[in-house]
Amino acid sequence: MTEERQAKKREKILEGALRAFLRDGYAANMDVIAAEGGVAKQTVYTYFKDKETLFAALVDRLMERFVLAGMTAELMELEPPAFFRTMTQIALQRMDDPEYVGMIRMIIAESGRFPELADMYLTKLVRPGIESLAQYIRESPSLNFSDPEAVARIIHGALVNFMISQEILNGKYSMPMGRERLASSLLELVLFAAEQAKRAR
Amino acid sequence: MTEERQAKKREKILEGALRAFLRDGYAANMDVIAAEGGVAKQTVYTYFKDKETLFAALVDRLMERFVLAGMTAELMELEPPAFFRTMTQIALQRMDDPEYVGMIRMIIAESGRFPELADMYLTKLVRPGIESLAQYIRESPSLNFSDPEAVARIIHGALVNFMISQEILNGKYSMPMGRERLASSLLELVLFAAEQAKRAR
DNA sequence: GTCTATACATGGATAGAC
DNA sequence: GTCTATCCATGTATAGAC
Repeated sequence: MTEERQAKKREKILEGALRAFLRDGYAANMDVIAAEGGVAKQTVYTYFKDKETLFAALVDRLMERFVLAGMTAELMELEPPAFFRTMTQIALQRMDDPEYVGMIRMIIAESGRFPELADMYLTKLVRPGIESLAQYIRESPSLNFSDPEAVARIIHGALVNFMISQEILNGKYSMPMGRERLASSLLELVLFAAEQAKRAR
Repeated sequence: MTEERQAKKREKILEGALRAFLRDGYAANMDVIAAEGGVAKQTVYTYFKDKETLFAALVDRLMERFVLAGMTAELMELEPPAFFRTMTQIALQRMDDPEYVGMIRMIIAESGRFPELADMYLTKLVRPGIESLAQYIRESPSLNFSDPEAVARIIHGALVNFMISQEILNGKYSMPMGRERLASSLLELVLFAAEQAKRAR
């Protein structure tokens, strides 16, 4: 079997694992995982040592997919109103991706069994995002906050928790709120506060 | 056996279940749960139909414990600076309670298997908190935001996600930040923005 | 009503044929 | 290298003794 073909098989297994783990969490059945991928169970074990390895590999790969999808250079060039509107919109769009939402749920759910995945999530996805945001705030003359990193965490936290409440906990049914409302208020909060911080100097 | 004694037994079982579920999540073993509670496994099944029932009863009881610990009437009487400082401090103190943190983790982790628990969490704990906060904002002449409920969600989300990042995902080791910093910036953000909103009228 | 012992299903992992 | 068939540990739930 060629290496290319091996990679294809590995891919099929991961696709099956993705569906099964997203649906059932780590409790997903290995027979089901193999079936979802259209391969024999033994094939799964040829490519992955055990269930833990497969799960970690899958979540790892999921994270890679979302690493670069964030702050681009051109985004950092925008003026504050456009910057925050765009940044917020990008962050909130992730709510529509069941694989992104499911990944977050699995990382939180299995943070006890797989602390290294929680760590990777923070290190590879959260920290760079917060640091870019903090850097933007720091370098914007009009955003005169005393602690840019703390402000960045507040903004990031508000967005992430909105996703968790609405999508993971099904708040979109029991306590719905349009994204525009959250986005608008976040913008109002940040820009108004910045304006006042400037005056207070 | 008296009813009082029955309640005691039930309590012992729930205490064992609490320790086991907090440590191992829903994957916790029923033998271990019984052992942790110092009772025979059969006794567990005398009081609870099955594992699902026990888990739901436990999380339900955990939620009850935290329902009233929030907005008090006297808190609502405070002026904005003192109000937000106190409210934030109360919210952040929950991070020190492993049972609160573990409850949140379990609710998110099992939101697929137990959607009714996620719903109860939102309905009994989150919504009342957000509504009190929104009401306070709405009724404070100096807090002139265009959408109080959205602002309340932002504040709440920032606080909850700070707990998730620091405690559940172990960010207190990999990307630590003192609570005072988050609290101070949140205060700065809200009060400055409110001041500016007033000017903008 | 509680405990010991056990039944029975599930599911992770592997042996052996091809 | 892949598939079928199977092993065996684990774990939920219960039967039966006291």
